[in-house]
Amino acid sequence: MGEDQSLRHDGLMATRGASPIDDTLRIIGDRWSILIVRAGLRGIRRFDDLCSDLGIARPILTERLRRLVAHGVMEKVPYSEHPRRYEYRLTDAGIALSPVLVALVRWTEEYGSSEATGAALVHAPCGTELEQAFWCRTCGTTFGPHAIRGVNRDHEDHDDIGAGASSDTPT
Amino acid sequence: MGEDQSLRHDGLMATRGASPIDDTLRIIGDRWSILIVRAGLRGIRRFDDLCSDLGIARPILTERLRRLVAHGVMEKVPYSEHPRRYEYRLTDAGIALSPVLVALVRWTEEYGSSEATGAALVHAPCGTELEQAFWCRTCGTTFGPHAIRGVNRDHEDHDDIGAGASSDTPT
DNA sequence: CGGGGTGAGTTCTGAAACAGAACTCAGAGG
DNA sequence: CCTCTGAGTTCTGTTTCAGAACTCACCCCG
Repeated sequence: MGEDQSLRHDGLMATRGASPIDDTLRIIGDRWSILIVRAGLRGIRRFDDLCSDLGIARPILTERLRRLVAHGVMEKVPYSEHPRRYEYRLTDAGIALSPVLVALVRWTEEYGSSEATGAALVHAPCGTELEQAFWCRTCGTTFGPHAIRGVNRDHEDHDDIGAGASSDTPT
Repeated sequence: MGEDQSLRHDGLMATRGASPIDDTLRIIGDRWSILIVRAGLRGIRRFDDLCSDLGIARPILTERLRRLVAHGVMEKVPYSEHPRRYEYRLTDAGIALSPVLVALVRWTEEYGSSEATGAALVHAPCGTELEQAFWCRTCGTTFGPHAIRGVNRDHEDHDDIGAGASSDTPT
């Protein structure tokens, strides 16, 4: 079998290998980076605060921050001149990772070992705990994971994910 | 500063440390687990297929699958009796990870280094590429990450995430 | 009935990532 | 001068990762 006769539109979810998110996982696909982003979303910006809040070892934090900065997820800005001190804050790209985080938190709430947690993140205007949903702009509806299908034009491999029970407006 | 005077309701997004999703990240917080789940969503279920599709080393795949099974994300079911063969398929908990994946894919599309990719996953009924949104059941609206606020009753530390530009019905 | 193929692993390597404690270095601040 | 704070580096080990080769059971083929 040809190994790569079908790499034309790589990047598709349905392509063969790890393609599309593999690079992304190289950036944030370790146990710490996402937690650092989460801390950033919570307003923690200084090295030592991150360090003690997360319980991460300092050399690793250094390295992770460097990587996140290099990939445009965070930026290093000085907050004091005379004792030259820097803090790390999320860029727009970093903030845009919040769906990942929210998805993770919500999964943890539902399937995590310990019965986790009350509210995590809320809708700013009204304070309600938020839900996460998929949205179809054509239909104008939200729906759950069972209504998702992967597309794969390489092999005839696309198949439905769930049992077909598509629940609208996620509970 | 007291180190742990405020651990009462841990599990909150806003608590101090890594609490709520830390356990979850211990399960799927490496570079492979999520890709394995993605492969599962695409219908790949056999050891060797996973192995060659992902380009993962076999011992690691063994270990990852064991862990995912142990935590109820996948299950190992025999598909052949006489040459006793097993395949791995996602449980409901595993399927429920798709929001994480979708979030990751969409982030990659927008901020990933290589201009990645057309459609990734589609709304099964109509075939439209899906979007992801936060949903407020009180307001009945969807919104983007800028309208999220973290809550933290420990310190007065809650703060808004974005510049305040809350965009409804995500573009 | 013996060879080859397949599927699902294990057993070696050696390289990289991780964790933790201790150390540097510069600038306050008393 | 001594000490403290913030932001790191350097030094140890321990775990995890990656890759190639190897096992083991069973089936199919001639």
